[in-house]
Order: sequence, then C-alpha cells, then structure tokens
Amino acid sequence: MLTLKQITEDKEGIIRKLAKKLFDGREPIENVIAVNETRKATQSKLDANLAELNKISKSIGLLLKEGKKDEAEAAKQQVSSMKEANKTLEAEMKEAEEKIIAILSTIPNIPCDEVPEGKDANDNVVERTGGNKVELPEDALPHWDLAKKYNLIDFDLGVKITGAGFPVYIGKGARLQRALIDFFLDEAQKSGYTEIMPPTVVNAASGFGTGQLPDKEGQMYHTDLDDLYLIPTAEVPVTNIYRDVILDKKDLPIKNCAYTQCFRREAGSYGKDVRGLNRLHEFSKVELVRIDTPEHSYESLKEMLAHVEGLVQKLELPYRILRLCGGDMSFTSSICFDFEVYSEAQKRWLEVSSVSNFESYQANRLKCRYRDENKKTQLCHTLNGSALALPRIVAALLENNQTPEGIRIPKALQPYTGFDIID
RNA sequence: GGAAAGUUGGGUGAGUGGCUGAAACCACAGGUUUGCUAAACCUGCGAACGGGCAACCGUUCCGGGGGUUCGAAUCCCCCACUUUCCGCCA
Repeated sequence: MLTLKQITEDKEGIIRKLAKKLFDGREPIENVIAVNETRKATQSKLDANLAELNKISKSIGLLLKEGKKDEAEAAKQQVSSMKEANKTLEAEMKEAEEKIIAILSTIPNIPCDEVPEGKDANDNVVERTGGNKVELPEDALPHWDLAKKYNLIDFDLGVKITGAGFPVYIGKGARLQRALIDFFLDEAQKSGYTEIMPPTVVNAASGFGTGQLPDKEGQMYHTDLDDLYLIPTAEVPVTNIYRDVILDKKDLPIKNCAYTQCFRREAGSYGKDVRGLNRLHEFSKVELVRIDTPEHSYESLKEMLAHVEGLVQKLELPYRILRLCGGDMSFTSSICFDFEVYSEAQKRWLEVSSVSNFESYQANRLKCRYRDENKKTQLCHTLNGSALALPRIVAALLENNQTPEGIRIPKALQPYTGFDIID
C-alpha cells in the first residue's frame, strides 16, 4: 500500500506517475484524501471527549476516597450520558479507517522514474543481451522430448501421482535439480547472502503481509482443515520474517536467500506456454530477499541484477535483461527487471528471473520499519529476485546444449552434477 | 487426540480494578571518570494517530474480538497461538 503521507504530500505527482501504470488514480486518490479529512476531524472530536471522560473518571476515584458520595454519583451520571455520543464518533472513525484501507488497497505502487512508458510486454525495453546463441540442427528436440529420450523427467508419471504440472525427475534429471539448487545457493552465499530454510506452508497473516492475499487467493494452494497456504515463492515466508519489526539502521541492508519448492495453481493457463517445464504447479527456486533503507535500495537492486546476470553467464546461456514498462509491471513493484534465457529448440525467450524493488509499498503493509539516526521510525524498502527458478533454466540447458553425443553440462555446474554429459 | 499452564515494551520479567504506558534487570544511545581497553557512575530510551512552527499536549494500544464498570493489563465470555505432560509418530 501507498501511505497517506505519500498521497497527501504529492497528490498530483502520484496521479501522474500512476498513469504510467495505466491506472487512473484521480478518483481513488481524491476520495481517500477526503475520507482522511473526515477521519481527522472525527478523531479530534472524539479525542477531546475521551480526554474529558478520563478526567472525570479520575476525579470520581478521588471523590470516593474523600467520602463525597453524592458528588461522585453525580459525576457518574454525567459520564454515562457522554458515552452515548462517543459511540457514534467511534463508529464513524472505524468506518473511515476501513474505507481508507479499502481504497488504498486498490491503488498500485507508483513506478519509479526509470520505468519506461508502455502498455504491455511488447513495450518492455531490452536492457542488455549476453551469452551466445547456439546453432542447432534442424532436428533439434524441445526439452520435453529430450527429457524423455534421456529419461530425465517423467511428466506422465507426475500426472499419475499428482496431476499435470508436477513432473517426476529421475536419475541425472534429479541430480541436475539438486546441482542447480546447490550451485545457486553457493553463489548467493559468496555474494554475502544468509541462507534461510523457511516453512513452505504459511498462515493467512503472512499471505497478507506480502500481498498474495486477498488479491491472489485463487493462485495459492490452500489447506482447508488448518487454513494454511502453500507458498508460491520463498519471498512470502522470508519477507514475513520482518513483519511487524523495527530494525536498526546499522543492520541494513539485510540480505537473505532461500531455496524452496514453490506451488502455483496457475488457474487459467493453457496452450504452448504450459508445455513441458514451461509452467509447472510445483517447482524449485532460489530466491533473494533484501530489506534496505530508501537511500540505498537502488544500489541493492543493481547488486542483485549483477548477481543474477553472473549466474546465467556461468551457466553459459544466451540471455537478455528486460526493463519492464509501466503497463507490464506487477501491481506492487516500483521497478522490475526480467531475465530471460533463449530456448533454441522452442525459438522463444523464457523468463527465469524477476528482480524488483518494491520501495516502501510492501513494507507499509508489512509494517517493516527501521530506526534512522534521529531515532525516528521509517519504512524500509524491500526487494526480491529469483536467483534462479529451475525449470526453464533446465529447459534451456537441455535444449541449447544438445549434441549428437548427448547433453553437455556447463563447466560451472560440473562440480555439482558430478558428470559433464548426459547420454 | 486428552489434560494443564501461559501470551505484558528490543529481550528477561513484575504487576489482580483508579497513584501503571506499565517496576526491575539486560540490551541500546549520549555523557562523566580513565594513559588505553575494561569497569563504574549519571541520563535517556515503545508504537500509531490527532493538534501545534516548536517546546509540547491529547487519544489509543499489555495475543485478537466482545462484555461488566464512572474507571480494566488486572474481572467475565469467545477465538487464536505458545509451552509442558500423556498418547501417536518421522
């Protein structure tokens, strides 16, 4: 959520910036300001009344001590009648507060100045490309055929055990998963991240904290009996560590990484997008989460981008970095970069990472604050990024590295797999 | 699954109706002392909202929600969670 402070301090600026996200903010913002004015007026009245009541109540105690029973009784009567009026004011306050939250939740985060204009994925800006595209022969196979040929992944078996989108990794296919997870975690550790192994099931409060609830309720698996949610990303449990927390400025930036399985219902997805490893209901991912000060968060973002770029380079995959345009960005991010690797056999780019700065938008909902040098509490900035999601990396590795002799494993990964070719 | 006890500020923890936004200790910050370090001593130290240029003032908050009362951390009800014992079990 945006803060009321942000909105009242720069109303026109915010409306203008929201337009970049193709969001017409004028009405909700005018609205929320008006409701807030009512709230403030009501609070002033209510506070004055309560102050009076408190004063009288205190005096009753004293009167009773002095044995002035009649005066005390009279005071009691007076207080009783005053309390009625407060009930209305309290109801008004509550209503206004709820309305403010409701309106604020409909307003997306403001994109920062470096976000380009644009309405959909076609308007994203290619920031950089790297790695070398490979030349594959005409009969090159897509990864789902390679997975079958070398018995690495059994999609049908997954359907039998669970359902579509839950593949079974076998032999070298399974080993490759473990190798990638270890590789990503080791690289993160080298970059100074603290490894976290969080629960993969969370309560509703955590879902709200990072914004999956209430909007994306239908995208998460839910256990009715205990009212818990399967996490769609490690971002949820790892960021919620800092829910309702006031940090010391000297502890920032906090740099955490975590490997978890991720669960996504992906309701409504279909077609070639979901073929093979392209879109799964359960997959492995290593996630980076950073909590930082507003002054330093863009420096953090840069470091995260460099880290992720280093990973795809070490895996020798052709990649590009996209700077997402306003229209294609998520509701909560202030700026977002996508990493894509090129899948030669599918002739398409596959998204493998998304690195975002949420500025204070997520922290506001999370109540994640820090104490600055003047001992004042300020909202932190939160950032996260995948480093990396496995399935599409595996797809690209299998496809791009296929040779007549077998599938070649990039050098950086060989110490982790224990083999240099899948044949 | 059965039973019991708990949930108070960054931490430990006192507090059973008004003098408690909350003792004490620890942690933290500033200062004094000291050749340095350590130690000792002094002072400060919760959050949100509202009012004010400010000093400051007011309100709310002791797991969450409701109730009793002129007045609730303290009494009553409901819910959530935690711990311990028993059972089951990786």
